Amino acid sequence: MRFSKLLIPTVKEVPSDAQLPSHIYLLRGGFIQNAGGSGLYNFLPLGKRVLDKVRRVVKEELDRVGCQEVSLAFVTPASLWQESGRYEKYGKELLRFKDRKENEFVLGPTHEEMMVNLVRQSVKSYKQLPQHLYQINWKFRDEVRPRYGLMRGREFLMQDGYSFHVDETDMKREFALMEETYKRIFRRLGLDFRVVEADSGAIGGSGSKEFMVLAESGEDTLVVCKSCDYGANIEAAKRAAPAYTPKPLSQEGKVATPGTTSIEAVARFFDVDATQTLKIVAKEAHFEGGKSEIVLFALRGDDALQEVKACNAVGADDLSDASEAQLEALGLPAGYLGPVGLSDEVKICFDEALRGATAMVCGANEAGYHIAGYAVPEDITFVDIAEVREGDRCVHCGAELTHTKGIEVGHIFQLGTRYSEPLKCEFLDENGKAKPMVMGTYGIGVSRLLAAIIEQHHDDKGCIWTKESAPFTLEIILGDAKNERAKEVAESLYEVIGDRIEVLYDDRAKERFGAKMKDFELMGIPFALIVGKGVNDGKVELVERANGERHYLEIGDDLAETAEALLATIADLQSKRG
RNA sequence: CGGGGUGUAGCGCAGUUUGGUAGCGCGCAUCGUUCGGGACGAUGAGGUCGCAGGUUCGAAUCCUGUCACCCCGACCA
Repeated sequence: MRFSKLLIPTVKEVPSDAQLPSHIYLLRGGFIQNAGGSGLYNFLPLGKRVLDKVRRVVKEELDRVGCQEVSLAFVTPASLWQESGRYEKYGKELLRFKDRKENEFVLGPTHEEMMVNLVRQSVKSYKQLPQHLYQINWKFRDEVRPRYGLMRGREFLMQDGYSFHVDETDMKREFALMEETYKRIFRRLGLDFRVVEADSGAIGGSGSKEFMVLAESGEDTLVVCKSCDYGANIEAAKRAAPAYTPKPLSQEGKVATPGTTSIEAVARFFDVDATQTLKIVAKEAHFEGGKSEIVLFALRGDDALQEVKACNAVGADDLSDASEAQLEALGLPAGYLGPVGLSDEVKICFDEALRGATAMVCGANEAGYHIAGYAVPEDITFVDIAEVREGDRCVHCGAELTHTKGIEVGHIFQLGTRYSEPLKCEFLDENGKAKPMVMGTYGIGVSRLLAAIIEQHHDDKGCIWTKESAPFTLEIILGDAKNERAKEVAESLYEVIGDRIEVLYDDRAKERFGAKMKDFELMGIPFALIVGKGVNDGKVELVERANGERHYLEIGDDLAETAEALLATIADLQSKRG
């Protein structure tokens, strides 16, 4: 395509509110444009091309393993969401509205309900299973805080797939297949990523895995093992039981400890390590239906509460800090909370790390007092609610765990019958017995991938698109439009290879060489062919965007031959770089 | 929702303290000179100063309200 005919509004300056390289370069390179509202973007011709490239990779890999593309209604009747119980639960992110007849609708943020509805109407027999249907469509989530351009928009392109099975075993087979398929997709896009264990969140279900593109700017914290391939979102990370070696206490029983309301102060007072203390984190847990209660979480003194884990442990939707007044109402003195002498009304959860701990120091539930020599009871239930720290040990191999940042670009879930049961999505088995289908669900943030690719592939000059994501493979740069010979060569080469590979021909007469090079670097097209001064010596120059390397090609008498040599060189370099 | 910040030309900003003709850079248009790393000169187009109300002879500037956007914390592809 000719640059002179395309709308590619590259700019030197960007709004100062753009922070991340991906946001800055997507705006500057003329890929996207803010649509006038927070988290809403228009895709300009160049951005749309990249989006389509990425989308195609996703579609090809899914189709290859037998998934079927469909397109569901974007506007979803609220009644479906009421049936699944998510209408109440999903909260304000769900955009709700009414039509002219006062019927209620939602703008689909995800489509479990709609897809289940589709399948329950048309699939009745085990003979029709399994089925895997997906779509690549725009989603709207009224995010609390959209940010970072395409990274977290309110409107975003998502691939969402749903599989339906006769039993758990078959669903798990599909789950494993999708894990492999997603890996292929992200590999093809040239991403450095990690598959990690994850929390299932609002979607529900049991096992889930996230695909994380490793990047400093990532919004998620990952726990990864330095030795084996274990990785998990910090919200779901496990660790081996930390070592516990208490030292003898100089005092036992109830001890007056005025002014020691922090773990640090308590440890100093008793001259023990923080590991030998027990701390209580008090939270107000909010449950479905608006109920809430105060819950105490008992952790080892050196650990921190992981709120997502804690939520799951008590089955709450959300946790907030408990106020001192709320604690007092239950007779609990802030700063001296402990696991002893609690009334039956107060719920308490013990973290795994406390299992078998003895000779601990904990609050006495009396202001100004601690208990020394507390032994954690053995007949209680322990739950995993502590945040895994760097330096903790891997549950699989015992090696050291470390933290890293990641961008979530994919998430796969083993749903089970979370939706098929309430929505009565059933089939008849061999015995004519009705059973709920067992489901899996799989999602990729397609528009977010553009941002993730740039986060991993850019330099101080602009984008560096990977082979399969690039809007064009080659840009032909006509150095000086007044140079007749150069123009002739550029035009001819463009004509010859224009339908063999994707070429952007920068034929602009009003821009000079420097500006064209800057635009090339900003747009991040993998190769540029400079047709300029060199033609006088019978040469053109092929530049690689990623490393700046230049390769000189002779212009033969037959430009068709030159074109072939050019294509061969590009193919060669592409295979060399992977 | 809590805390912080910003709204002035398509983009980036100054002007607001101390009320008095709305400015600069980029970009855009025309002409000329340039032409291998974001050229130069000349001329020109483009703004109800986020919105509403108030104070005043007079408001971008002061007051009140309101909206939007951005950044830091609780959610998600």
